[in-house]
Amino acid sequence: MALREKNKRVSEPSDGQPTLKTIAFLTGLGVTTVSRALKDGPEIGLETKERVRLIAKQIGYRPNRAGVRLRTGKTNVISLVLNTHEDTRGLVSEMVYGITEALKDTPYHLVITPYSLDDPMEPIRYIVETRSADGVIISRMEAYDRRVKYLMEQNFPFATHGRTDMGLVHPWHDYDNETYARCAVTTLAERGRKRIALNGPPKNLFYATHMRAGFESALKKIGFDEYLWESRDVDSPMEAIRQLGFEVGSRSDRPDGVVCSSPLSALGLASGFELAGLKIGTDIDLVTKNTGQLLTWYKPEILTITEDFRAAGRDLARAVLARIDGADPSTLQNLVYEN
Amino acid sequence: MALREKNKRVSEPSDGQPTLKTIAFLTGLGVTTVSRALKDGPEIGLETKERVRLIAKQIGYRPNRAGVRLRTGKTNVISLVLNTHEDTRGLVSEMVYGITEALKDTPYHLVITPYSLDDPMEPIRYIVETRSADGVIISRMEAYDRRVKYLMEQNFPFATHGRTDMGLVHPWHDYDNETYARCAVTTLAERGRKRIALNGPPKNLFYATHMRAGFESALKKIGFDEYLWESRDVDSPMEAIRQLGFEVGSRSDRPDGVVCSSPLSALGLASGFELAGLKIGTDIDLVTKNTGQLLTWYKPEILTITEDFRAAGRDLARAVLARIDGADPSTLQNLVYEN
DNA sequence: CTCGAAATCTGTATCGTTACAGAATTTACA
DNA sequence: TGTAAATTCTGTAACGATACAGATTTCGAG
Repeated sequence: MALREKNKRVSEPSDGQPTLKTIAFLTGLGVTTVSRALKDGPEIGLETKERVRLIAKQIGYRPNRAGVRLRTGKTNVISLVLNTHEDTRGLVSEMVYGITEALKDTPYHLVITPYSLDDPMEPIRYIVETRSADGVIISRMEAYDRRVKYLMEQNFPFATHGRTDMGLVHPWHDYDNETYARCAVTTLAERGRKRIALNGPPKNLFYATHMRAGFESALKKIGFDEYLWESRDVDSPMEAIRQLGFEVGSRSDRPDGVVCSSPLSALGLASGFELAGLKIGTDIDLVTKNTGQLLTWYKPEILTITEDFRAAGRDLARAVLARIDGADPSTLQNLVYEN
Repeated sequence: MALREKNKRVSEPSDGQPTLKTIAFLTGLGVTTVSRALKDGPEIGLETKERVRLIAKQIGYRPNRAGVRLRTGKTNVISLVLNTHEDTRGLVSEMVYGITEALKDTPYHLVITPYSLDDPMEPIRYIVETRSADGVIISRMEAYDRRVKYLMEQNFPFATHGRTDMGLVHPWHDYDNETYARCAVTTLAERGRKRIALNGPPKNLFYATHMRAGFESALKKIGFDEYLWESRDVDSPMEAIRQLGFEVGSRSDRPDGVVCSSPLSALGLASGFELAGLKIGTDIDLVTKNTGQLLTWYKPEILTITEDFRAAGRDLARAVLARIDGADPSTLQNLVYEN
């Protein structure tokens, strides 16, 4: 009772969103006390804490993000850094949804930060320099990736979709492309295919190496030692991939089985093969990663192995959050292969 | 010169990101003056402005978002409110990319705010109450949409992907589904199809009405007055749509032409029709909207009309920004149909 | 009954920015 | 030359939160 009299500085708050001041006024406590009570600080009495929490809930108090951010530097933002040129056909949506799922029931917001392939470092530098996020998620990893080097140097929390070859320990999530390629080859071999080719990812991306390794090891194991390595990659325009399919399909020494690295390239190749008069599933088999059920429904002749981008998003977001909370990065590395 | 001596309050700034204080120290001006100079205020001398701008550029000054936000309430954030359950297969990515394109070279960031279909109002209320964005973009519009009512009442800047039937003037961008359906019917009729059916969007979404209107008017115009209206909508699971295709395709009075409202539903139906022994392009024709070139490559038998989601994103973002700047909402309504 | 430690609370300063009111200087004109 | 007006700059306070250093009360030990 006496407290309320004493507390002269906390005046009647104006309307609008309630602040700490509002609660301080209603409880007769100091603003500092309220702040600490809400974050369960050790110096606050139990009874007081409960009173503050009750009122806070009643009036629907939500901490002002700008206030927190200005004072503490904590943004409560996770940034997903995306290349807006790549034609991902839904992979990105699924990943975004996965991230938002992991961010649900946390104070974190998801910000999309775009970049052009011309300068992948630009958005990273911007985020780190202006501290506009507490952590970032990046993709399209290269064997030697400048972004990773920079983020490590700056000690800025991040997680990568895919790995690098730099020997640096940081959080990542990766699809096991080596196992994928091995299984794909095995599947084709079991169907009697003898001349198996690989349509690899862009060579600058490190997972191209994994996929090739899996491809080669599987070929060796089953006794095939000849194969085609096609230089056209997944990111080429559809027309180019189709053209490739037509050319390769027209050769006398054409492959009778192809391991693809994306649904789109599989589609393009299939289209080209058909143009060359081949029948998918009879003259030639294709295996590809599938992100939805699109291919399954549409062209069951193309064999598919599932890659779950929503789960990847969830995992990446969880990893960044854990890293922000100081978790050991070596525990935040996840290589997945669902089948 | 005398100024630099007089200005005692502005002390040597610490390292880290430069602030107004840094510039004030370097120029010998007051913090207020620097602030106003940078925003080209009327009370600042030309020479001073140029000096401030030069230094600001040299040291790479960037306004602290939290500071601005706390003081002015301006967040420099646009929120895209998304339902994470819908299976959009890339539509969302394209739209996101479009938005980021429009936001490039502005101080705005894009935040993704998810919601579940259980409670579409929840994220809207959150954003408005906490002022966590300067404007929002929403989609999946219904004829009577509570979100629009609320946002209008709160006078909160927003733009909608799709229209409502509430007679309220606000910014929107919509694909002309009426024209689409009309053209689709015409195309089918020109190919000699007589029994034309519509596989409509979910009935609760207002554009289902537009599509049906276009469908009916085109049928009347060309003298057909019988048609099928299938109740299964685009958002049904693929399996259900496929099943529908199988059932409908097996009837003796089956349609010989179908207007679809999404590439996915077209795919499902086509699969079902084929299951029923029909040959697409011969026994039956399908027309659908296409968001990429996926269908074009893959199943040229399905006729497609393009809907550009990236352009929609660009347009919506531009509309919100204009609305934030006080533009007349009646000038920010855009009905598009590219063909 | 006194003293110090523990428990619990408080005010002040600060983060970076801008609104506001006012101060200093220059210019214009009688 | 004197004075009002325009021009150009200034400091202070505030947005909402938290770190920090202190203030007050309670309580046990001597």
